Amino acid sequence: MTKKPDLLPGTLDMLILKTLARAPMHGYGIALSIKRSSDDVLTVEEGSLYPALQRLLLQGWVKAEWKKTETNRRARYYTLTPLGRKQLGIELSQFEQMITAIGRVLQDA
Amino acid sequence: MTKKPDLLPGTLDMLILKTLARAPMHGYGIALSIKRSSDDVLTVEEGSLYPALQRLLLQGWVKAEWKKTETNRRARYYTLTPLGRKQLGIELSQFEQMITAIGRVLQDA
DNA sequence: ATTCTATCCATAGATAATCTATATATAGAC
DNA sequence: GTCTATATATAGATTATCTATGGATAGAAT
Repeated sequence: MTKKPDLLPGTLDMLILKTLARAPMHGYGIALSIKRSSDDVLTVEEGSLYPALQRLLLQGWVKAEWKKTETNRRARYYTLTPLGRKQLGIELSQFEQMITAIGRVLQDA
Repeated sequence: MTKKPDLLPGTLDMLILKTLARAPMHGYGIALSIKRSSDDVLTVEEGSLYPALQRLLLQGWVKAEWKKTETNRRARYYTLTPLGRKQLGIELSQFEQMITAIGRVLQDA
């Protein structure tokens, strides 16, 4: 029984960056946003999400600050940096290239 | 410097199965075929290829037999089994679903 | 003859991404 | 006062892929 994957490996950073490109957001919100906008197909597990955010911080692609949510809870808000925006562009174009290439392999007679 | 990946993780089995769905082939031939039909975008390294083929054998998705190539060299030819054909269908539909979902996340205003 | 290139297989070990499981904490609803 | 959803985080396991080897041989080129 091949288990259905939660997401395509290698695409998480891109999805997070893209989500933050729309608006700064806290981790939990990012996960919810991706889940909802993908119609529940993509699920970002906590054990994937937070390490990924640490990676992005380390790379300088996002910055973080603690704030209160609208509902008065403490949360860490992430914002895309200029470098992160650039990186998003790179990842988007690489992804598109990959998908196109895979498409060619799959359709090929 | 983010290194350009050779392929999208999680898609190799699908690519191999699809390649074998067209014709039985030996490992080296599979790698060449994927590389060529993807216009050199996808490269299957030997260290990924042969372990992958072992996995597929173990799952019963392919079977193997030693033969001579047209150029008189010994090679191990892989053939898709009925189970492998079924698996290919599963992976294709999951992949398509994933790509669609990612597309929604990426285009979303 | 011999050296080079392409063909062919395979494994060991490193690296990296993701998942499972767990821990902690609190706001607000019931 | 208990439950649910919100919120962050890490440890450890699992798995996929890559890098780096090692071996073997056919046929072409020198």
